[in-house]
This record gives sequence, C-alpha cells and structure tokens, in this order.
Amino acid sequence: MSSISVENYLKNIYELEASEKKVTTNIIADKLKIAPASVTDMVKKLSSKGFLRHVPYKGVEVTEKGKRSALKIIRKHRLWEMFLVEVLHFSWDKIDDEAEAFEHIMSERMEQKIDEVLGHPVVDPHGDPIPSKKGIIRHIEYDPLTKVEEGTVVQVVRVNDAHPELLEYISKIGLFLKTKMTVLQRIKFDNSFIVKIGSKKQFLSQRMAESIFVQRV
Amino acid sequence: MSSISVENYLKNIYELEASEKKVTTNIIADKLKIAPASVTDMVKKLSSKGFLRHVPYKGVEVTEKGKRSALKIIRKHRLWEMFLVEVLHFSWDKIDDEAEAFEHIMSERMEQKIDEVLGHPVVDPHGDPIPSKKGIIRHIEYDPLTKVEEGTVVQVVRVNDAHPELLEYISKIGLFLKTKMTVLQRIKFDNSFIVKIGSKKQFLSQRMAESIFVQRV
DNA sequence: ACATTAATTTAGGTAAGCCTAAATTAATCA
DNA sequence: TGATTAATTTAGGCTTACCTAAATTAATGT
Ligand SMILES: [Mn+2]
Ligand SMILES: [Mn+2]
Ligand SMILES: [Mn+2]
Ligand SMILES: [Mn+2]
Repeated sequence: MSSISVENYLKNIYELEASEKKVTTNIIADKLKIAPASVTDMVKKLSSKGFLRHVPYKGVEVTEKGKRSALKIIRKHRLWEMFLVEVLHFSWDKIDDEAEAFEHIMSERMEQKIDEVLGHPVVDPHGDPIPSKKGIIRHIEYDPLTKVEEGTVVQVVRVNDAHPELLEYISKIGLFLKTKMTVLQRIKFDNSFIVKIGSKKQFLSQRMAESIFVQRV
Repeated sequence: MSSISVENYLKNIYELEASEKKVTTNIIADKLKIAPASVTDMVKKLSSKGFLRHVPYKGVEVTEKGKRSALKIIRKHRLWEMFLVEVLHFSWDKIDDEAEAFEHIMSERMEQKIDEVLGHPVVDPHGDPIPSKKGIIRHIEYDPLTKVEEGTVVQVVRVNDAHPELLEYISKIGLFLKTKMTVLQRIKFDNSFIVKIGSKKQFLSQRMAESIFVQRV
C-alpha cells in the first residue's frame, strides 16, 4: 500500500488541479509545506510509478491511476468528517486536522461501517461531494453568494472548508449548511452583503460571500 | 510528541511486564516482530530519554514516565475498541488491528468525545480495564474458568483478547462478556469443560477455559 | 537576441527505524 | 573450571522522506 506521504501528495495534487491551470512544483510545495526540492523528488517517484505525468520545468498532472487513488482518500476524508460531526458532535470548523490523519488509516471495513451508520451520505459537512465507493464524484457548480441579486431567498449548499476561521465566524451568526437566508443588500462600495438569517440581519464581507455557495429557493 | 514506533514499544513493554518476570530483548522482538538488534537500538534510545531502565544483557523495565505514556496509549486503544463495538457494530474479534493503528492518531479532543459518547466506560469489550484520564488503572484478578467447580453458575467478566480465533469461536457458541453459564462438567482426562449457555450444552477445551475469566453469581 | 530573474532540478546530507552478519557476554553443564 | 550455547549487542547498511545550497532551465522585458 501507499504511505501517508504518497497519499497526501496524490490527494492534494488532484485537488489543486481544480483550482490551478498548471500544477507546478512550487504550488505543491506551498500547499504541503514541503521544500520545492523535496517535491521534485516525490513527483519523479510518483511519475515513475504511473500516478502522475511530469514534464520537467513545466508541471504535473494526475493520471487515471493517480485519480483513482486520490478519490479513495477523499472519500475517506469526507466520510470521516461527516462522522465526526454527526456521531461525535464535533463542530465543522474543528474536523479537518482529525480527518487529515484518519483518511490514511481507515480500512475498507471501517469505511463501510461508517458509511452504513451515516446512511450513505453524498456530501460532507461543508457540502463537498463524497466520491462513491467506485470512485465516481459528482461535481456541481453552485453560485457563490456574490452572484445573487438583492431580495433573493437562498439556501446554503456549500462552504469553502479551507479556512476554519470562516467556518467559526459564520457558525456564530447562525449560518450553516442548509441554512436559508434572504439577501437584503449588496453594498456597492466593497461588494459586501447584508443578509437576514432567522430574524436577524447579518453582515458578510466580499471575501466571505465568495466562499459561501447557495441555491435560490 | 512520540512516534508510532515509540508508542508501540512502550505499550508492549509495559504489557509484557505483567506476564514475564524479566522483559528481555528477545521477548520484545518476538512480540513486535522486529529483529532483536533493532530492539536493542530502540531500547537504548528510550532509556536515554528516561522511558525505560535498561541493564545490558539483563533486561528492561519501564520507568514511571514510561508507564504514564503506556497507560495513555492503552486508554486510547481500549476506548476505541469499545467505540468500534458499541457505535460501529464491529464484532469483538475484529477490532484489534483497527485499534492498534488508531491509538496513535487519537487526539485528546477525540479521546474525550468518544469517552462522552460511550458514557465513560470502565472496561473494554474484552473486560480489560480502561485507565482513567489521570492514568489510574484498576487491575482485578479474576478466576479463569479452570478454577471453577462443577455445578457453579458463573458470569463471564474478561476474555483474553490476544487470539481473535478464540473470540470468534466462543461468540459462535453464544459466549460473550457478561454471559451467564453453568459449569456442568470438568472432564478429568484433559481438563476440558462442558458448560450450559442458555439452554444448550457447549464444549470448552482447557486452553479455552484458561482464557475465560469469570465470577461466581 | 540576450541578459536578468524566478522556478525548478540536482547534488549532497540527515534522521528514524528498520535489517543482516559478526562480535561479545552470560548462563549452563560436563 | 572451562567449553559450549544462546541471548544480546555492535557494526555496517538500507529506505523513506525530508532538508539546504548550488546549478540549470525557461520566461520576461528591453
Ligand atoms: Mn492527510
Ligand atoms: Mn470538508
Ligand atoms: Mn499500535
Ligand atoms: Mn481489548
């Protein structure tokens, strides 16, 4: 089987492909907090094993084989996040570290038990899709709050989970996954928002609004 | 923090002290499935860090510091075993591997959540005591079934968890932790036993009976 | 086209945790 | 007591996954 290190490389490179046009050595080094020279080493190793395609000085791509591995790890990560929230009552801003480690030691049997106990969930606590056992993932492109017109009633369907501080803040104002809210005002000066959650008006900066994805109801 | 390897050495050496008069390099090597020469290396390292006391060519002992570490790991191991059985519906003969890995990546926060969800259990699924958060462990010496006279009604309070095959077999005949049974007959020829579990008579060899601990009811 | 600069790779190391083979020590028994 | 044997330690290596510093390459701007 693959080491923890290898699994983290594959998962992160796969995820970077969604946000970067070219996945470069430096971008990987940055994400994994590892020196660029070390990334080059590992990238060469993973290429020779058929998990990546690497054009020196150009960038890196995951192969089909690499993608399959990445999706297995992502499935475990997201199932475990769900489990932490639903069964162990963790709050959604304090689960990433735990899941980051657990994704690597979760056996097939464990994965299945957790999936059963949770009733086969299709999204994690931040609204990210959970790949199926066969490695199929359904990407849905939701609109960020910034795309929504004043007066619209929306439901939160996904929140960028990269910054726990954002999750912590929006929890405090009552904004969770599935929360419904009305967009009261977009402030033209800086593209920030006033929304109504329950009976209260709440403020969301542009940066926040960009990380909150919604559907009109 | 300590590595997985270090944690496994400490836990296993601590546990070996209960069953061996002297814990020697070879005994440790055998238990951990590591070459004796490697054990010597690690033992020297752990001694220099104050976790063990080592008299070359003689044997090894855990210090108070080493014992504290060992008990933390054992607590995590046993809590997680309990969780696997109670919440994830694993059977008691298929949990040791999972717990063996998880004991090392379980954070304090996780330990606490699990302890809460389980309602602060004091024994694991095999009847072994769970050390308290402060590292206090209550050893109770129960009688093995081999010490019980014919005709006695007993309750199972602990089963040696070292051999999954034993656990698997006794589950099949309806013998679990807390099961009550009547000792019908001790066969003098080989010290095996006939017991009554529910309405059925069941056979237990001497080796089995030695691993099943009971209390008279 | 060509020099500068930024990204990337190469070269040379380190630490942890393992290994095998050889040397040493302690225990046993003739 | 001295020789044999079994356990243990020492010596020397290997692999993984990192690191820093130096060399190389590609991209950019004049
Ligand atoms: Mn990870
Ligand atoms: Mn998530
Ligand atoms: Mn372990
Ligand atoms: Mn147990």
